[in-house]
Amino acid sequence: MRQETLAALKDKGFRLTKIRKFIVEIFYSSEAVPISAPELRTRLLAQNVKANKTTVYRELDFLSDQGIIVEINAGDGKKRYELQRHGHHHHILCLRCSAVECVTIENCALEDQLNSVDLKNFKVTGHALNFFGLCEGCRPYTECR
Amino acid sequence: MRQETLAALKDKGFRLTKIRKFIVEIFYSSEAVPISAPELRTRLLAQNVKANKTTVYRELDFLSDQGIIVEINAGDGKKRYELQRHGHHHHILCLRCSAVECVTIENCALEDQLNSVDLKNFKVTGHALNFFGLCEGCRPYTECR
DNA sequence: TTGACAAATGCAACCTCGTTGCAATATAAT
DNA sequence: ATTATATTGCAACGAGGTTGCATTTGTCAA
Repeated sequence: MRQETLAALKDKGFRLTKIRKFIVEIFYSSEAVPISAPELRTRLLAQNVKANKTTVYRELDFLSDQGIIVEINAGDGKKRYELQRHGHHHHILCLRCSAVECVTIENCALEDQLNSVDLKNFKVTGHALNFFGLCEGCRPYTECR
Repeated sequence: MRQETLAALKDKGFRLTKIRKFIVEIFYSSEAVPISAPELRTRLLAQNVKANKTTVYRELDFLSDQGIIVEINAGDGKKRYELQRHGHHHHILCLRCSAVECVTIENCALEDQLNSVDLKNFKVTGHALNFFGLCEGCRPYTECR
């Protein structure tokens, strides 16, 4: 999969730079866990890949434009991204450690009911359903930090 | 209502300062429209009340601690607040002008189904359902700005 | 009415996340 | 190897938000 993605980019005339290849690899190896720009930078550094923050933000924009990743909103203020190929799902945010994971709700009735309806004179074009709670590691704690 | 709220604060030993009284008044007169810290500051200025941004943030924290307002998440990165007495509802965000309003969904099945269930080993304590779209004024436009 | 004490405020400095313009570098086709 | 331009790094900036500390200001009791 990664290879096809990279090959497709090359076909379109874009370059397969070291940073770009690492970033694509990171997204493919982080299936159910969306990644923020700062996190991505940290992950690159962990692999000894130094990338300026500007570059990271631009690469996220680029991969979004190319339809490879999509921006998701997990309910805290931070933008996160995940591979575009995910099916419809939602996200859950740990209120203590800010970990985010993808979750799928069986029989999520919402989708059919709510798209493209009128609410308060708004033309509704989409929605997001986010869950909040405590992840496995943070369950013992009551307080957020 | 505003008067009871203020009296209750005074009873607890807190002071009824000019800024605090104006802020409480603003929240009471902005029923269905959540307010962000910068917006609140602007509204104060519009009434010739100068408040340092630190003060505004601290007052929002204070009123949250006192259970008078609650922080809501409208799906963009910004924290907004609204009076706590609102019943259960959701929020809709205009993708063009960032206006936010409260909306109530009839027969919102979500609540009963989803609170306090286990998802991905998370202890789920809450959720947020946000809608995105174009408000009345922005309907004519397709592009976000 | 006036102190006095603590609550509230302002200020400056700082942080994170994110963006922009421009110069320097590196990919990839020739 | 050369070249065009895609990509990167750097510096500077901006919004939103936080912190420590000194100053001001409600409030209450004398």
